[in-house]
Amino acid sequence: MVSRQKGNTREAELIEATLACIAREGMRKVTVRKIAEYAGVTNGLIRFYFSNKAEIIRAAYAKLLEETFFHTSGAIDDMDDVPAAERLRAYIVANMSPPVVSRDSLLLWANFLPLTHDDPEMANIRRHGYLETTGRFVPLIADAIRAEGREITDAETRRRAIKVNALVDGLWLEGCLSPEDLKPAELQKIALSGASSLLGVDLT
Amino acid sequence: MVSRQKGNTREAELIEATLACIAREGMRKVTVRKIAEYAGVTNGLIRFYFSNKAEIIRAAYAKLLEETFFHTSGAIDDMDDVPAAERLRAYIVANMSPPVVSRDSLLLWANFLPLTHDDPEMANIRRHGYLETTGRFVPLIADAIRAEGREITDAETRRRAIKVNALVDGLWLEGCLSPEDLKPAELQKIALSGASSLLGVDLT
DNA sequence: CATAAAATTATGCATATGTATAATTAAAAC
DNA sequence: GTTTTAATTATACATATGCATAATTTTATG
Repeated sequence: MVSRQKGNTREAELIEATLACIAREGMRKVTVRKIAEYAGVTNGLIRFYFSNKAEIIRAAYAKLLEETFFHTSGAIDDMDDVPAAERLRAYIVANMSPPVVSRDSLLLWANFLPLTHDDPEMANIRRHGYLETTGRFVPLIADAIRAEGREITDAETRRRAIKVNALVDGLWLEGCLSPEDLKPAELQKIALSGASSLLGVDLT
Repeated sequence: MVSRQKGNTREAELIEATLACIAREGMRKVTVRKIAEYAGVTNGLIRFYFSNKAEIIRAAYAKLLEETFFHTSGAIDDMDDVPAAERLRAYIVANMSPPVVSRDSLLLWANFLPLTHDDPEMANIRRHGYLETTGRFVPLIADAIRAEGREITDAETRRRAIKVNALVDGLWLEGCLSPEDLKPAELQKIALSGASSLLGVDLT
């Protein structure tokens, strides 16, 4: 028998194992037995920490979004004193760096997405995570433009944010899918130069 | 018993049923019995047209990519005499219109993606489809810029194409995920205005 | 050290699933 | 109109799977 651990650690290990299993095998091949195998544990244990399979999948999804939030928003947490353009720049770079940009990241995203369309709880986890991530662009962009003394309406800010967000999402896709063609360094350059064009603000 | 049909029609029906089943239920809930049910047929029949489940899934994926190609590249097929900027504009608009932009489209894409990472044949289908779709931006952009008398290197053209492609992909994501917030008409305006900024060519 | 509580394994069960094959029905050929 | 052939259904089977529960082992408590 595997050595015992206090509840919290083992639970986190099972969630990690779930993410690894989904990324490597795909959601359709994920079984409670396989998750247990990834964690080096027997299958019955999962029922001790989670009341059913759906619940551990949900917990893994929430964990994934938290990780992403940690790596993106975390990059500008202590930058209140820094010029707005530099904060925006750092946020974009964080979005274009591992582990946000990685094969696993995209595979996990794709595997979870369909679940958010028939499980209302999964839909809530997604909504919450997306508001935290995507919503950050609006104030960053407004600040960066106004810091240059230019005026911009809320409606126009929203449209610019949609564009920059789309550029970053699209580059994220390409970067995850073709890591040989688009390494992080080039990805970051392209994102910053593209966002500069879209906003009329020099971020390079 | 359902009335008989010649091989080709029934086969196409089964493929359509597979796509509908994947979009509505998700890959993990797709079974040969459910596909048969969607097609109004009994399960044994699938084995008559496809040697196993993986094969009908592959056929459905190929069909999906063909449809997308038909709706995007098809929009500029007869535009050889038209100015380059207008061709690029039409191509972008096609990429920002239903059925390319739709919930089903994104759900199908997400459900298939993981399969392209462990089934080599699925990987080939994807590679083939992506070359046809994404690769079209490069010549369109080069033509549009040179039509204005401006010079541009191949390397720079590639970087611009990556940006425009990313913008379009990202807007596609947002448009599919939040059809209430971003209706096709606005999506097209944003895409054209964004691409104009990225290329320095007026497409609006 | 004995005992209770928590963590982990082992086992069982009902159902779902991919696949194989036999039986049946409808269309085609002659 | 009978026979052949193709299309479709029906049935069967071995295995995988989610879930439940009993048995066992480890840690904590007194």
